[in-house]
Amino acid sequence: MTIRTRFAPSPTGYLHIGGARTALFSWLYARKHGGTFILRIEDTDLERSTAESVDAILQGMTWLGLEYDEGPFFQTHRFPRYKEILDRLLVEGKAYRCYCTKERLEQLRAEQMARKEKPRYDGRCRDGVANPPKDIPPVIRFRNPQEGAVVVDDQVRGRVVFQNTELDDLIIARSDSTPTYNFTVVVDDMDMNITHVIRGDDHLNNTPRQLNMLLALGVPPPVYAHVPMILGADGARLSKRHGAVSVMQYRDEGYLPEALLNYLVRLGWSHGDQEIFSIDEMTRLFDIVNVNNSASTFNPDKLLWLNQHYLKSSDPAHVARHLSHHLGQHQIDPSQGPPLTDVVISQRERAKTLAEMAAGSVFFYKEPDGYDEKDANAHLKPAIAPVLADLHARLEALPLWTTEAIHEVIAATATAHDLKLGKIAQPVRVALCGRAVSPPIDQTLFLVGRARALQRIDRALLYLGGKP
RNA sequence: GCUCCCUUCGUCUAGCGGUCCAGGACGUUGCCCUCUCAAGGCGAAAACAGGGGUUCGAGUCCCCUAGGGAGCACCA
Repeated sequence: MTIRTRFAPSPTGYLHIGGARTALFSWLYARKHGGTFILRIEDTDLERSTAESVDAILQGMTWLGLEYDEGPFFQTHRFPRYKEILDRLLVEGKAYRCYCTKERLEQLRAEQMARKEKPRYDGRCRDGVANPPKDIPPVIRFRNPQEGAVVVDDQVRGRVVFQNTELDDLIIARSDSTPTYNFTVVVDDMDMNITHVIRGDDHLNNTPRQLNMLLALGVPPPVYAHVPMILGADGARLSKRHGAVSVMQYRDEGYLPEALLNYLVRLGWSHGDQEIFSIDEMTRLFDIVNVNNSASTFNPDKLLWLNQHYLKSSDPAHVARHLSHHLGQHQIDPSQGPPLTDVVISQRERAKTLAEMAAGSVFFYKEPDGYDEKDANAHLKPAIAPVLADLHARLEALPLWTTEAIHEVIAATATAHDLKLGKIAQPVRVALCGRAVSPPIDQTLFLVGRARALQRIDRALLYLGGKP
């Protein structure tokens, strides 16, 4: 049997962290077993589904590299098929038409709540309606068994038993004849031969209903695995309130997809004490049985740490490609300056995100607009002018513009003026970068380039000359 | 309210009856290194929700309580 898993988001928003992890687990499980990963768009809610959301989800999947083997399938394209099954269920007496009005249903619910009962349909139309009202378009309800129990042998939860008396006859087709979620899921999982349903914990309560429908349809159920939810820092379910929840927002903030993936895979799943997993490793090592069963809280700091880890350890050329995009955000053309891979190497251990790296690298390509006031006051004092002038001359005279040669020149200048290295590096930094933070000063000078460096030192001298 | 699920350091987790006075990671913190910022190295503080059982022995099994989450839609 070949494994077939699916990710089935509803297009009512972007791809968020929770959905991305569910997709990752399903993808990983299929990949690990050489199976098939299917993308299905559950868009039966015509009111809330949008084409923009579909695009956003697809874009998120692509950025993460979670490529699907089949799909995307759209449920709205499968209405004839659902109709077919609906009719079959009706004919077989496994479903029935219900003429109860929304008003009556609401009232029923209110009464049950008042009596502290679980709100549910009372089955008024279950045994047939003598005179079906012509003016009320009926909904179709599934005739759920009234006795016995449904057993869910969940791969992460273990055995969960639901009494059928707790379930009611759910609506499987609305009065406008469109099918509803619990029903379309069942038909699709059946038609698409899904073998493993890996989905959020919030669906555990839907599972017995789906199992009953599968039973009525006479097909063997898939294996279920309900993964725990991801909570926000306040313990509540992750939502827009918690900041960056859209996967694409992480791209914009300068995260590498492999870092996000690594972070997500460790949320709820573990392999001993290992923290770092390449895509290959996670597909090889992942297993649903190692998924734990308690909800986890999203921890931005750890994601940041992982991101820097990948920034530091990935191929600089790979990081450079991503950095290029972020430099573009600063109207920088990376071809007009030092090679991007060199910039990456000099900056990667002092940036946690690509956005940060880009912001800290602008000076390589563009003269700073001005000096940071605090840094200039601290380091660009008149007394340093002669030192800068001397350094300028020595750098200009340097036969070879290399990091090593530059380093020696700075050291020699410092010695000549009886200064510690830092006393000269900081002013030069401010002159070159506009502020007192940059990679090692010799590297910084080297990467900025001789012409630009001398020009910026001149400007600093001018600035100092203007000071009393 | 009812039903279902969950509960180890602040956070992510290891632990699958003895090897646990509970291990790793992020974060916090001390020291070292150092031209800035970092990165790095070596340390430190920090948890089995509470209560009953079962057992020679429980973080590990069972029950109860408390807390948290989810579901109970003509949403998915």
